[in-house]
Amino acid sequence: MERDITAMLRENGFKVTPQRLAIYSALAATKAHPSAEMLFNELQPHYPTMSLATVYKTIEILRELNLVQILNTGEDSFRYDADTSNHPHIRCLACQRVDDVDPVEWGSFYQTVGDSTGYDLRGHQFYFYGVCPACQREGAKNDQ
Amino acid sequence: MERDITAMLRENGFKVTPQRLAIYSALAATKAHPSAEMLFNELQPHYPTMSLATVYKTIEILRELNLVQILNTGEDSFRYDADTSNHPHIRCLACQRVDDVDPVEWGSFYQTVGDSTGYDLRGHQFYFYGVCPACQREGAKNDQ
DNA sequence: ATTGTTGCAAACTATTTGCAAGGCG
DNA sequence: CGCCTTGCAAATAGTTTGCAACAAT
Repeated sequence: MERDITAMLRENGFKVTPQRLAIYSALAATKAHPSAEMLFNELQPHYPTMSLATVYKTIEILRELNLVQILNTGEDSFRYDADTSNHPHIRCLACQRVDDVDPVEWGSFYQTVGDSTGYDLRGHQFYFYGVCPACQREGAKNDQ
Repeated sequence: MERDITAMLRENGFKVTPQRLAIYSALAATKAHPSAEMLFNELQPHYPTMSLATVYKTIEILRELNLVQILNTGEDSFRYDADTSNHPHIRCLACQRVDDVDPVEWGSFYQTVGDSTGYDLRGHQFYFYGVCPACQREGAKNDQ
């Protein structure tokens, strides 16, 4: 699933920097859907000069190149996903982890939404909310 | 669909104030899914002392009483909806309006999501993105 | 009279931006 | 070497909070 980001950057007139490679690699290597701060904290030890501003600037470029999608699960910060396919996500209301949900078979449903609203559809996001298996085990209360 | 908010507030130990009635009435009377600022601007003429802080505080109470749901369509502010049913929403990428989508028939799909993730499901949000009929007519460019 | 509420202003936080120093090509 | 990028710090914007005056019960 990981793309050749070096070529992608060059072809689009962006310079290849260690920070950009590190941020994309971190995103492509995880299914945790990290926030900007989570990425920053993970990369900080190996890239001591890494700044949060660079994380945000890089993510914006990656989004332009369609190498990353931005998730909005209803928290106070965004999550980022190097899997740009249109799959649903689910967030645990107790520990806030964000997981993937297997892609849904749309069939004629998508068509129906376009017809009933008159919109020219360009995309969608599906979010589920619940309590993850681990939090169920420790009888977590349903926060948030 | 509008509930007896006066009784709801009293029964839950909240006082009934003109501001609270006005905010809920405004939400119950529209399908525009207003943001806090939109509500504030609409109510300001009739309630000159209305403050944004009161809008936020009131919405939090209404959410606790399940009289309002909070939408996160990916803009930089939240939208609010007095229709607390679990129906999908769609936002125009050109003019940012947010519309309802007819509720979807889930059938066994919801069950499938619970089974495949192991989550104890509590809710979901579906967001669609596209260009609304009005913006299509004026050949709007697809912003955002 | 008591207790909760309002509304101003200040605080907070995620994100964005300006700009001088530094790195890529 | 020229231009883009970095990273610090400051700015921004939505939302939250502290608190004294005020209103609901």
